[in-house]
Amino acid sequence: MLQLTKRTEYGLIALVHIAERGAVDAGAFVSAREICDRYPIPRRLVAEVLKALQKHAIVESQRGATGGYALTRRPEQITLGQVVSALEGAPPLTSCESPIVLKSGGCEVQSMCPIRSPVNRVREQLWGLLEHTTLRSLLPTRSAPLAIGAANGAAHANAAAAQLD
Amino acid sequence: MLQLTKRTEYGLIALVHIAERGAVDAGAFVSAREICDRYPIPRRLVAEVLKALQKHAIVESQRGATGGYALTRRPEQITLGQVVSALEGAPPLTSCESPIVLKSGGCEVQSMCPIRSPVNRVREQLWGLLEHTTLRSLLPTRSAPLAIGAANGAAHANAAAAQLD
DNA sequence: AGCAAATAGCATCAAATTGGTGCCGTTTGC
DNA sequence: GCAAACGGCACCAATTTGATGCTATTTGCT
Repeated sequence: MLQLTKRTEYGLIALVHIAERGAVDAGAFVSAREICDRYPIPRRLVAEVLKALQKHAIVESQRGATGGYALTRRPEQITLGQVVSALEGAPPLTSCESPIVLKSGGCEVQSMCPIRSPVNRVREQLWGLLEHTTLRSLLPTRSAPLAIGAANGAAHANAAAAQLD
Repeated sequence: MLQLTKRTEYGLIALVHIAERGAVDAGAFVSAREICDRYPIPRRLVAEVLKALQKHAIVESQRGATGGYALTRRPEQITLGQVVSALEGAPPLTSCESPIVLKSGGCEVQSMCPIRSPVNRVREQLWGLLEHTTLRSLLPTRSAPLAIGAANGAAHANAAAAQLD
């Protein structure tokens, strides 16, 4: 289904929460417990998601009693694409590009597949939209407008957003 | 996963094929057999997909010996959104909007969910991209450029494409 | 009339993905 | 040294998805 997984949802909730806490308490580490205390999310899941985000250098973690998670960079430098990629893997959108198919000799339809390259362009468009939508634009307050205009237009929108800091 | 299903892929392959055949042979009905003879797609699947497309009035079918399928309207009037919607159902992207959750009282996180409305905007952006990408732009020859610029810009791109015929 | 081709509708099944959970080890502040 | 919190691993249940079989009905052609 063309749908974000719960993992991604939870990840976004966590990231937004961490970003908000970080805005007031710079340098503070937010614990997974704090997040799942505030939102009805299984603690185990939050931990799993945050672990994945940490491995992809989107958040950094601090162990120990006062430990927790913090963003490795500013919200405007974290894109939805990075988050989705970390939590769901690269988005092959069409199975032509999926690792499984590729390692088994590639898509058999490939040579004559009439939709391969066009759908790939669609995939890149969709992906571009995610890549150019930043975590900052998901924050409730002082939120930047969404990267409207997708792939092409987003280049400017994003560049502009990046210059905000 | 943020990925089109095989059903959708098969559907697009079939639609592109039918569109191409229709371009030369106006009014001809393309059989499912012809499609799965040309592409390594299980015949049963093609039939199932085409049946779904027929129920959503994207293709019309003709039974009997020389029967088959034909587009109900021109390629530039068939959008990726319509195809995906017919084959995968409406795209809730976030579970907040899924029918299951809604009928069971709605998303519990809803009232305090920090990502609900922003992610919904993203969902609409993604969906808008699909809605404004036509089957014509997937055709290999005389292909119109993809609806670049998504939601906002696509309004013009699509209007322009519609005027092609 | 009868045969062959093709869609329509049904149900079923196996595999993959996903959401969710438990347990235990390690680190760190108090 | 104790409690809090992350890190890692394996596991399970539910849903979705890909795929298949069988039969009935329609229609063109001989």
